[in-house]
Amino acid sequence: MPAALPGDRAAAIRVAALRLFATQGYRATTMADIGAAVGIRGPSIYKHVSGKQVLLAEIMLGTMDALIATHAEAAGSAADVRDQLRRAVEAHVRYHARHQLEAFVGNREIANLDQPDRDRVLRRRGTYERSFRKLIERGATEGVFDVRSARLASYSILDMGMGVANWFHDGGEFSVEQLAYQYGDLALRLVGCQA
Amino acid sequence: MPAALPGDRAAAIRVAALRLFATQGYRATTMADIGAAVGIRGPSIYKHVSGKQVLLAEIMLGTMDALIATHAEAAGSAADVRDQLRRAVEAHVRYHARHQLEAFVGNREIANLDQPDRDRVLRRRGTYERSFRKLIERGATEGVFDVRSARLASYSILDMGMGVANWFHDGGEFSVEQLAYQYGDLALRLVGCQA
DNA sequence: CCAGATGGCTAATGCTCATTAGCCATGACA
DNA sequence: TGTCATGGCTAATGAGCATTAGCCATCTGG
Repeated sequence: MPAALPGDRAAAIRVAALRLFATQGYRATTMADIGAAVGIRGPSIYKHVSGKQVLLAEIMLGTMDALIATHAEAAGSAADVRDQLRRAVEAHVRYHARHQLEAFVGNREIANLDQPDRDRVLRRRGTYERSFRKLIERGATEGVFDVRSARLASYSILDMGMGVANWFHDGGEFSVEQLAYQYGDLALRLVGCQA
Repeated sequence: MPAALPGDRAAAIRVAALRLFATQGYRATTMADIGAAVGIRGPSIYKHVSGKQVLLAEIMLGTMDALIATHAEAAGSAADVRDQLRRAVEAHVRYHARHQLEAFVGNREIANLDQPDRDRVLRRRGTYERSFRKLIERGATEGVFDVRSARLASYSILDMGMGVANWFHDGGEFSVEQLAYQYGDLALRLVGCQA
């Protein structure tokens, strides 16, 4: 077999693992399954990746880092708190529509992630949620939003957006951008912001 | 050992299985784990229950039936579409706060449910979502709601409520009833209904 | 042309488990 | 009191599976 691009196989393995973890679940996916998806046998995977658990850890940590990064960028790209919330929601929805599998696995397999990575992921998740809540609290303080509980509002907005990962598919009724925009609207309604 | 109440052990097994499936996942839970939780050995479970898979199937089918039943009752208890939606959302949230474990397992373990039960659960889920969507569409037709997409609104409302199962715990900031009421408000905001 | 690295492979190894078989004590009831 | 059902138990059974060991072909760089 030729060498091909270095890292090529390793990347293919990661992609296959993601797809299989998402469709079958982490524990139901065998190393042989992942190997078959890239045309090799199970044990050969160890020439590229150190084990099944690190495949999961990479997915879950990477997902949280990506979410936090896009949030920071989105919220930093506007001054008005309404725009900040809208852009943050759009980024959240875009991520869940474009990276459905990562989001799916990230939400479902926490119990299968060994420590200390599990706590790492949970901490990042908390950080992410709080950053939305702060935004909502600031909007409320400024009198732009009207919420009874910023925490409930932030949970609601996050959960709505995460749900997108469960049903979205390309070629459906809405494009990713249309979806992001509409969820931005819904979020602003939720926080009582008269558009 | 005395006979105790008939069905007592069987019920305890179901409860333990639910808790363990929720906290560890279906595949990570062994029959020995379930047995230990009720004070017997793994193989003894088979004197009461026919296998691990039926424990899962009962949870998942029962959850969907309960949701559909409470929805029908809630939506049938009012004439005005605003009240119908509010009550349906309240019932949805109440269920997810009071039956967190069922909801958690129901959402996470679909891939581990064997056919034909998996399709049965998915069909009921579709039925449940459509009943919310119809409500929203009717409200929109009557001019009471103002939504760009009834489907997005129904997904959003359902996902918000399902999220409650992930974080709610008794003795927290809100009681189940307070939560149900507030989510009712949020849902009405989402569908553009001026309270 | 050779030496080593790379990345396959098959064959262990050493678990973990659901489920079944077969045994036994107890309690109910004739 | 004897018989039978109930519901425990331990010991298989049989499968699945992550990971490791050890082998070999091919490519690369000298």
